[in-house]
Parts: sequence; structure tokens; C-alpha cells
Amino acid sequence: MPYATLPTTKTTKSHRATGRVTLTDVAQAAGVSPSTVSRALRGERAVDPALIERVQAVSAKLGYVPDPAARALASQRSNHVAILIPLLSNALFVDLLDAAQKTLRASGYQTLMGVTHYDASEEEQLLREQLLHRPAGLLVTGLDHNAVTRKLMDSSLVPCVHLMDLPADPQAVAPYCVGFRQTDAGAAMTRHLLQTGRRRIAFAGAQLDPRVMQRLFGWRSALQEAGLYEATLEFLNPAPSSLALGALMFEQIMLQRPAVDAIFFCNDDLAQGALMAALRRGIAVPSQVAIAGFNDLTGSDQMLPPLTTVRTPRAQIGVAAAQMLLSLMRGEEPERAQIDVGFDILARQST
Amino acid sequence: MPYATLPTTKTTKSHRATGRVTLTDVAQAAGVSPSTVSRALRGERAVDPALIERVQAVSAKLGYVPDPAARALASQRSNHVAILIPLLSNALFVDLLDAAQKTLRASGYQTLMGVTHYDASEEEQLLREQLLHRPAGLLVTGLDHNAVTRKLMDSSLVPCVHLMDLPADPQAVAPYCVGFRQTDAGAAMTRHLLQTGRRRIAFAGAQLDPRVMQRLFGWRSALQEAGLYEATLEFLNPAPSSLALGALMFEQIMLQRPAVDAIFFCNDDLAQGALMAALRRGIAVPSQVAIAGFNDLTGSDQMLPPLTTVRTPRAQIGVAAAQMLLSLMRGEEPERAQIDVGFDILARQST
DNA sequence: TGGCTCTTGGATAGCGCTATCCTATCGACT
DNA sequence: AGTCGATAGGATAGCGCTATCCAAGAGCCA
Repeated sequence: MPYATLPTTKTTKSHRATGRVTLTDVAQAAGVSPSTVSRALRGERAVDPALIERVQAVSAKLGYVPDPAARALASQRSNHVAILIPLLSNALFVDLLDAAQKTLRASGYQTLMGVTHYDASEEEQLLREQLLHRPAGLLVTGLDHNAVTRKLMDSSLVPCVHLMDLPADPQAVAPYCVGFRQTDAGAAMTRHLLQTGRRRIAFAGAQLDPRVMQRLFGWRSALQEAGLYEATLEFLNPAPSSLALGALMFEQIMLQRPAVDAIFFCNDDLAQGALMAALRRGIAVPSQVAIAGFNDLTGSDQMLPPLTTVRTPRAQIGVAAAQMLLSLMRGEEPERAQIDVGFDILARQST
Repeated sequence: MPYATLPTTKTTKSHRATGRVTLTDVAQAAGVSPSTVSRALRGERAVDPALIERVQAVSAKLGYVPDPAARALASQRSNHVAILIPLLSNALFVDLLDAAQKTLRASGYQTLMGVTHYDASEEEQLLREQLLHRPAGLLVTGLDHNAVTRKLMDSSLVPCVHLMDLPADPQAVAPYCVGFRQTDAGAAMTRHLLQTGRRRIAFAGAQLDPRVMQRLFGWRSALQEAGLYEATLEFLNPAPSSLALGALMFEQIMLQRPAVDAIFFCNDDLAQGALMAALRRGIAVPSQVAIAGFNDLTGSDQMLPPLTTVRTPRAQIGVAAAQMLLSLMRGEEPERAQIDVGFDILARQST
């Protein structure tokens, strides 16, 4: 006996309450039960292929669109993916966001963005708010979080992928990560400068977030290896990085240590500002002092001279992390918990 | 008779289903009905002040947090605000997003971001998806949308504020807008160039979105007023704007019209690229050719020479639009439907 | 004092789904 | 032939709130 002919308690009214086409409407029109429609549309369990087709046709004809709020309430899971990034004022993170967001949307997920401003307690608060929406997945920048944040992430059971960073242990199975070894990148750029014959290589860092500190450690170890490390070659400023700060730091370094023959800036915007300051001062780059940056931000190839930098594949990180998250949300176990996307030294004319 | 002593049908179980503290738990603990808790916590209708305090205390003690999904389902309204911007690769829109997002979050709203890529049908699709979440408000960039998009915005009854642009009619009551007159800004910069004695002023535009076109119209009308307009002074390229494109366009213009004495670029990144190209070519700025930009993006003050540009208060636009939206969402009618935040000509050394 | 409105709290029916349990049918195996 | 299990569909109870309708009592006036 087809479902439509069963004695139904309330037939006509349901469809008009909010003017919305509901799953029940589709069920009635297709002559099946709501459960079946729900299952057919989600590909859940076994449903007769012919029935699936019919349900899909009816639902398309009626213009049925599932209500995410009802779905979230009933299933305790939304189609949101929360992403936490430190800043929107650094193009690096915007590129990450853009790539991840595009990939997730293609699979039907809505991105909930949270900006932490490098503040652990703001991160915690944002995570709390986002978890209320029962996100299907979580993307967070870096591996450094306060204890409460880590506990929230764990106990929520929401799949989570970390961006940009990798754990010290290459065999770790614990956090899912997509990134590269910041320390290695810092060391690699320093070695490149050593190879071009530089001996007094300063490090200029701003913001001083964990990843900048790792690059600093890489620079230190490469210089120590070469027996050229001096603590006074470190120039650190906790202010956010910008062209203006780069120009300022360049002037300070040239004043305090006029004999440096290279400066490794922790981010391209600082290095770009330094290059402009050098032009203004008439300081020859690279003959008097070499300048290197990090991240290959937009415009670095247009500088005078073009800026030597580390190309960090952040769009690739965003896409790969989103894909890893997608597979985790499908309940799959990814092959490797960590993906090392590597980096490239782009040797341009500034070194 | 206090609510807790009434014959309750099911007392113990509700609290354990999902391990979540629900409104009903708070109601029982406070000895009032769920309706009262709901009203007390939302400040809805009249509730005894003492009762409100008690409910708040109990709810804080139990750690109750309302479920947004349940709320959205029952009230047909979420705490989401959808924002549509064309690109994340233009710092202008990121600044807008950042400011709006920050303001909205402070009032408890979650931002749903959508990136349209200047594509009307993608905008329509994004809007559709976002409306499913029953957003409490809508922020969209510009005033140009296809017919379906406009209809979706209207029929959804969701309060909507448009960013960056203002309607031609200054007395219009129709769309809520926060922005400035792009045409006026284009004309103002052109007049500034005329005042510095320039006579052959080229316009270089990329992306060619509606706002760029309005700046172009402003440039045209100012030149026509001065009797100096020539169609061959227009250089338009539909590619997205970037430093590299700016450098390229600069070279093309200097090749095709070597006698131009000023170039007005529709965006700062183009102008920055042009300044770098001029440095490379040894073309003197501003003595041989003046260069002007638009938006005062980061780094423009660090150029050599510093770039003359139009300061557009985009953070202010983001905040003001969010505030207008907040008041609309409270059901208030704002004083004015349009807010003109104006702009400033920043005359630096490049002109 | 009676009846009126106004105020404040309670009861209850959904909002539109999913998850769980249940039933009917069919085939295969003993 | 009888039983068991697997397969595919149906019935139903929530998920956690809000909105609507009701009721009780207070205050007010004639």
C-alpha cells in the first residue's frame, strides 16, 4: 500500500506554516515517508536506486532545499567549518582563508571565520562561540594554543586540521597538520646568504609569533654552525609587521650595526619597506647590504632590486588542509597525519 | 505555587539526552517556566527585574548557553550576518570585512563571508546559500546586482546595507548605503592633477568593476570641463589589479603616449607597480610624469616618491555599515538611508 | 463593589529535520 | 517447509528553543 493512501492525520496544513517547502511536502508528493526522503537525499543506508531518482526528481520539481538549522538541531552537526586565523591584515592568512574557503564551499560547507589577533584568550573565546554552531570541522593556525583551547578542541570531537606548522616529531600521529618546517626555512635562507659570501647576517623580526620565532631559531642554528652567530645581530620588535616598520628597523640596524652585510627579515612586507628605505638613503642593495624576506608576498618581485625571499605555498596549504578536513569529516583516516608542503628559496637580485 | 512543585510529566530525563544544559534545566533550577527563562534572558516583554536577575544567576551557575540552531529553527532567524565581497585578493575588501566583522561580533553576530569574484551569478548563488541560514542581516558590496539577486534580497525581508557606493540620487530613501561618491573622487583627483599644471592626464584602470568605471567617469568629466579630454588617454584592462599589471600598463602608456604628464591609476597597487617601473626605467616622477593612485593602500606612503592617492575610509565604512545594520536588525529606522563618509586627496610627492 | 484593562507568568504547539526502532518482504539455507 | 537474516521502507520521538495563546492577579475607575 503506497504511503500516500494511508490514513494521514494532518495532510493539508504542514506546507503553509512558514511558506517553505519541507521534506514532508516532498514525501507526500513522492508518495513515500519523510524518513525515506531524508535517506534518499543524503545517500544514507540502502535505498532503492529507482526510488532515489524519483525522490530527487520530485524534490527538484518542488524546489525543496533542506533547512540547515533543522538539520543541525536534529543531527547535532552543522555544515559550518570554523577557521581561526591570527590576522586579516597579513596577506599570508588571507590567502590561506581564501584557498580553504573556496575548497570547502565546493563541497557544500560554509566557512565561519574567526580572527584571533594572536591573542590566546580571544582564540579561546572565538572557539567557544564557534563550537556552539556545532561545526563539522575546524581549521586553526599553528600548533600553539592555551590549555583550555586544546581541551575544547579535543572534547568537542570535531575534526581539526592545523595550518602552517608541523610538530617537531616527524613521526607524530597526533595533530593533523599541513604546513612546512619554519625552522628549516629560516636556516635555509640563512645558508643561502652564507653561500653568497655574507658573514654578518642580521635577523629582523616583528610580531614575534611562534612561527617568526622558529625562523629565528633556524637563522641562529645556521649561523652557529658557521661560527658566525652574535646575539647583537638579532633585532626583534613585537609590533605587527608592515612596510613602515621594515623601513624603521632597517634604519635602526644600519645605525647600530653599520657593518652588517645582510639582513634577513621575517616577512616580506618588512623587507619591502627596507628596500624602499635603502633606495631613499642611497644604500646599495645587494652590494653594500643584502636583503632577504619571507613568504613571497605580492609585489616582492616588483621591488628594486627584486626581493630574494622564501616562497611559502600558502594557497596549497589552504587547499590541502581543507581536503584533509573533508576526508576527516567523511570519517576517513588520512594516509598521513602531517603533510609537509615544503618551501623554496627564491634567489632574486636583492642578495 | 512555584513552578517546580507543579505535577511535571517528565522531570529527570531531559537533561541528559545530549549532555547539554538546556533552557529547561535552567527553568527547573530557577523554579520558573521555560517561557520565562527565554524571556528573561532575551529581555523580551516585561519580566520582573528580580526574576530576571535570579534567572541570569542560575543560568550562569549552570553554564547555560543557548543553542543557535534551536533558536534559528524556532524563531526563523539566526545570529548570522552574511557579507558579500568581490575578492579577498584586494586589501580594500579585506579591510572592509575586518572592520564589519569586528563590529558585528561585538554585538554577538557571526559573520558568514561570501566571495563573489565580481561574478553576478556567483553572487546570486552565494546569496541563495546564505539566505538558507536565515541571516539576521546582509552586507553587500556595491549597488549593481542582477535582477534575481535583487529580488532575493527584497523578498527575504532581511535587512541589507550596501557598501562602498551611493545611489546617484542623494535624496533616495531606497537602499541603505554607506560609502562615498566614486565619481566625485575620480573627478577630485583629476582636478588636483590639473591644479598642479598637468595637461595630458591618462587614466589607467584594471578590473573594470562598476566603481572603477565611476572613477573613470569622474576623470572624464573633469577633463572635459577643462577641455582636455581625449579618448586615447584611457587605458583599460579587465585583468585584476596588481603591482605587476601596474608596471606593465605604465610601460605601455609611456610607449604609446610618451608625452603624457600624469597618470591616474584606479587603484594603489597599480600605481605602486608603476612607481617601481619608473624607478627601473629611470623615468623621473613627478617631474617627467606624475603618478596618482586610489585607496591609500598599505605601502603607498613608503614609495619613492611617496604616492599621491585618495584616502578612502574603508574601515570606517565597515564599522558604520555594521552599525547601521545593527540598528536595522533591532527594528529601528536609521536617520538617513545613506551615509556619505567622503574621501580625502592625499597629495604626496608623486604629483 | 463590580467590571475593566494592564501586567506578568505558564502551558503548549510547533520550527523541519534526523535517528532509532520497528515491520514487511524476500531469499537462502538447513 | 520452516526459520533466520538481510534488505528496504515506515512510524515516531525528540533536538532545544520561540511564539502564541491563556490565566491569574493587580490596579483602576465609575
